[in-house]
Amino acid sequence: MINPDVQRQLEVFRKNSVDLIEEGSLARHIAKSLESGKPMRVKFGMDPSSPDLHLGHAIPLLKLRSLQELGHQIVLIVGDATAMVGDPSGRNKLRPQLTREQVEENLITYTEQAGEVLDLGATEVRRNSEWFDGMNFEELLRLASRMTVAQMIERDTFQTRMEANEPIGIHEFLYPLMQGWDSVEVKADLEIGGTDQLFNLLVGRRLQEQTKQAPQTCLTLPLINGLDGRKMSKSYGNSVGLTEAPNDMFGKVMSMEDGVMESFYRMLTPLDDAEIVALLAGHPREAKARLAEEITKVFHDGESASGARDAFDRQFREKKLPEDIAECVYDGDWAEEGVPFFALLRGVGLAKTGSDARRIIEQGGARIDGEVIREPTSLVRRPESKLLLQVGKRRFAWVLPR
RNA sequence: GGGGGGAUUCCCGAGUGGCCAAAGGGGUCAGACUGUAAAUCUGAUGGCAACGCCUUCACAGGUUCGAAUCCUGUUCCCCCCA
Repeated sequence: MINPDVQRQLEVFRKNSVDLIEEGSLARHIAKSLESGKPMRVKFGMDPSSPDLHLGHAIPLLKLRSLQELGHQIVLIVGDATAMVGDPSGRNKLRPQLTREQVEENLITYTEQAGEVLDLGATEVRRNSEWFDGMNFEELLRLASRMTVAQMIERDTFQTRMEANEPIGIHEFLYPLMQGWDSVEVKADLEIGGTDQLFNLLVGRRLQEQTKQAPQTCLTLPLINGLDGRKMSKSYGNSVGLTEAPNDMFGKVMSMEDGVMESFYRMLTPLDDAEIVALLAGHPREAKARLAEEITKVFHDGESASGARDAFDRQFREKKLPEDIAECVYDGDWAEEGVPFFALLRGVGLAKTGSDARRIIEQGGARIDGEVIREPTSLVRRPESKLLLQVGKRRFAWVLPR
């Protein structure tokens, strides 16, 4: 007969999970933890290889938060040593190796961003350089001998790359071993990761067994797709950053493809199944606006979420001016007869280059005080008080005379 | 150690002496449309006070009236054999 408290916790662990290896041992872990009052040690590794976290990263973080709320001990591993190797998971290319300095920079912003979701005060944050920096060559060899090449190249990412004649660095074989070794060092009871992490998580299990520890439970969570339905990645430009301002977060969610909504609803909002189904059955625009609001609420608060919604409606449905238009000055000289429009656009940063400015203007994308101007070289005189420049639908600037 | 293939613009990838600022796709930007920063469609996408000029096809030289393309050297990568 299973203890109802265990059952209840198990539900929290299981929600949205893809792989759970394996459930029986997890139940025993939970029961033991409840009995002894000792929290489980839940490990999650972050690889500070890029400085920004996005909504995809938020999924495991939200899971960690709910486990934290159950009283378990979150052990956040900052992979400052592993980052210098580069995780081959889900990659068909050699990752660039980072330097210490780059890693150090990323690390700070990283933990800050994780703190948006997790209670860092109750979290054990460890860097894995703590144990890897002190490892000598003999120990490294011993670690490397814990797996075979056959086991390693079994991985689909390595297979794919070999077939595509893409390079694989020897050091990349070390990555799973290092991540696994982290589990040994922190005596993890459970490790969480995206589905692309399953291999690495299982290596941790293997290493723990080899070193006579109880093997960790491995829990994987779905990788969320980006706004366009492809894998979410900053380099695809389809991600939403965790720390983006409410208006941007709302707007970006509004720009997602309809088909992606459901997974976002399930992974990132607290709404229950019935409610999600009902919303998705309704008007798609309404469903998306609600989703955008819910997500903004999770990472900011209710007030800024509804504020973002109002601002969005005002700007894009009613086509009114947004409330917070940046003010700027033209840093060149206002000649007596005025400056060419394209030079002004570039000067205030609404276009990257003069050519860019000309293109925008020629295509009818630029307005002065609401009026489309199509001639790049038409002269604009220094304004008396201020001038409203607009590029496209959502870039505005007030130009002050200085 | 030997043999073969490769490096092109933000990314992927065509281009093997002039028709090349360089096909196509992705991304991005703009326009039309509306349910919206969606989808779809259209256009643009090296720089420059601009019907012209300047810079770019790994790097450095060379051949040629003319080089992304040919030659020499250098760096990096992939494959096969040992």
